[in-house]
Amino acid sequence: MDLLGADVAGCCSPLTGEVLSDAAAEQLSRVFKALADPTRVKLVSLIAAAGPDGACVCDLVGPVRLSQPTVSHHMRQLVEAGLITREQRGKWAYYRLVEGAFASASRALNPDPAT
Amino acid sequence: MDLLGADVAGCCSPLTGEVLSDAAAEQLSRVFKALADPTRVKLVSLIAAAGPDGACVCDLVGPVRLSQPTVSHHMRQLVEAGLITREQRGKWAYYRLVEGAFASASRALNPDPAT
DNA sequence: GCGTCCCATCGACCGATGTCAATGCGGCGG
DNA sequence: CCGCCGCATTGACATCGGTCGATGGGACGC
Repeated sequence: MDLLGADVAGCCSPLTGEVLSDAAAEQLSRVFKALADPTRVKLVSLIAAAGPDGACVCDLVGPVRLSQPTVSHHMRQLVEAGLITREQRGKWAYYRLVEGAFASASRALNPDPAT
Repeated sequence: MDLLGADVAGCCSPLTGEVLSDAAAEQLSRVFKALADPTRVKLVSLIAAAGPDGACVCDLVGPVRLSQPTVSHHMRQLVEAGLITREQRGKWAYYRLVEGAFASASRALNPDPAT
């Protein structure tokens, strides 16, 4: 679906600097909402650690100590937020990070790291 | 209370790089949860735009189009997440951003912007 | 074709959360 | 001292969100 991916990548409205429009605020909150659960944060961390080949659900269920449907539910949230991508390969589903999305979110929080 | 402020500031575990501990994941998710609501995102933006002198609740109720108790509730969330500070001056309450908290969260999302 | 494996979806449960009206409370002006 | 003003707290309500067991459905091996 990737409802947000493109917009997030193109999102240049930093949290600080000037007042956000309602739409921009909603957009940003969607990304943060996807990261507002410790399980999803850990899932993202696990996927990042899995390297460029991605990680399958079977690699994630163990570490987070939750049922497979629950993990699948969280993955869906992350995909819909545009933070990760899903690729079906054979009977496995591989998930990878969308680097640009994290970079955009990072910039929204701190547009000028040099300061 | 500032339950998180210090920890967030000292938090150096990036989301990417290596697998987060359960505690680190929970810590990070707390910050993101505070920003997981469009109203709070806009409130942060408004406070940032108010400059170093801070903003009082009366300046925020109008723009977000919500009741005063609701705004007060959201401010509490943000303060407890360590993202803003509250200072009572006379009969007004002034809120200011905690720059370090945003910088830390930003770094957690994208530890190496140069790449 | 049949059984197995990996994963998504569904339905249900229940605690967490956003919202408001009503109220409380300290500071300040008259 | 009394009343207004700015803000927090409370109580109630509806909705959202995380979790699970059960089920479905495609891919692979035999």
